[in-house]
Amino acid sequence: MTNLEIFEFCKSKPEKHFDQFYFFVDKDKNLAEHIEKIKRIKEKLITLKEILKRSNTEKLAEQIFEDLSIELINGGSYSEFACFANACDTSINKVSRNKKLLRELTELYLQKREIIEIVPAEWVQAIIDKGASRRKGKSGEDKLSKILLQNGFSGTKTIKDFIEANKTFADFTGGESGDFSPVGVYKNFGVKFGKKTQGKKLDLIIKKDGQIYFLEAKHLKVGGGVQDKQIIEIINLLNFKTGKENHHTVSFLDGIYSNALLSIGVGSRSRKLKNKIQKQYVDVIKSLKNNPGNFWLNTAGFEKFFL
DNA sequence: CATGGCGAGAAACGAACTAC
DNA sequence: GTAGTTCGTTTCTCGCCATG
Repeated sequence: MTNLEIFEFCKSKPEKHFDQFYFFVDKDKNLAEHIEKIKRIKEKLITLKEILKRSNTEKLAEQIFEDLSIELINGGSYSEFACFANACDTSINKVSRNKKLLRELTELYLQKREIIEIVPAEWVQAIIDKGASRRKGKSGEDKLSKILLQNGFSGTKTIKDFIEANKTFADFTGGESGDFSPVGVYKNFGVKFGKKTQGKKLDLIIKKDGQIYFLEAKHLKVGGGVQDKQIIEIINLLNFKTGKENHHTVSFLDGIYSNALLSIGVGSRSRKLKNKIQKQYVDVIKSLKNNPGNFWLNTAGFEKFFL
């Protein structure tokens, strides 16, 4: 199959809306600890509310701010107070280590918000759930690794094993050492990724039938902001010249934004391309035509191509 | 060898902007 | 004025590396 044919195949097999690989539905294991911590934070804030009204309490106040600071530094981000920091154009991380800023934020908080002592577990879990997207960092790579492992690929850690195996894959690693670090990849395969991206590494190196695929996986639900740059990044990967017949790059995109991009289609020739996603689509097609050795895949395409 | 600190990488949402 | 599009931002998690 050519890269354009597999691209067409991907268009016919969109992503499912619910993809279990990106679910985080279990309750937080440390929920009870979070609740205790939030209670302690609230106690401190309530105390401060009282003593700041009085005079000659500066020493005591200072001590309590110190205690509050320590509580906040070690994971106080699920408290209402931390949420309030976001409302004040900052984050609790930036404020918790700075006495002056912490005091300013606290005074504002006491003035603008009420403090109630109860900490319902469901509320804390809700704040955690709201931030579930931040946990998906490695999910994409894990998903593909799992699919490969379940279908006869071995996972290798060293270049020696990688060379000996027929169907295998390895994770890109960071740092300077390691067979699959940026330096190692350059040494072992003669390709240098991340020249224009401050040494950013890819996700997986897959080997099948003597062909080697350098893959970057992205998971997107919506476009905009950073995501647009992510798309640029994986389109650039399609245009990467590996310099060898059997070396390919693969841009993998899943999540429902993948469907949005694939469903654009090439409209009539006269129609002007108005928005970003249409332009992204056209850029992908153009890049595939110019680089027949490189591939764009979604989940179904990945399975079709590698299994 | 174990532990802690630090930087890189990941995605979602809401506000600002633009075009009609 | 409204609908649609683009831009800007936040913080967690993981792995590397230094330190004890």
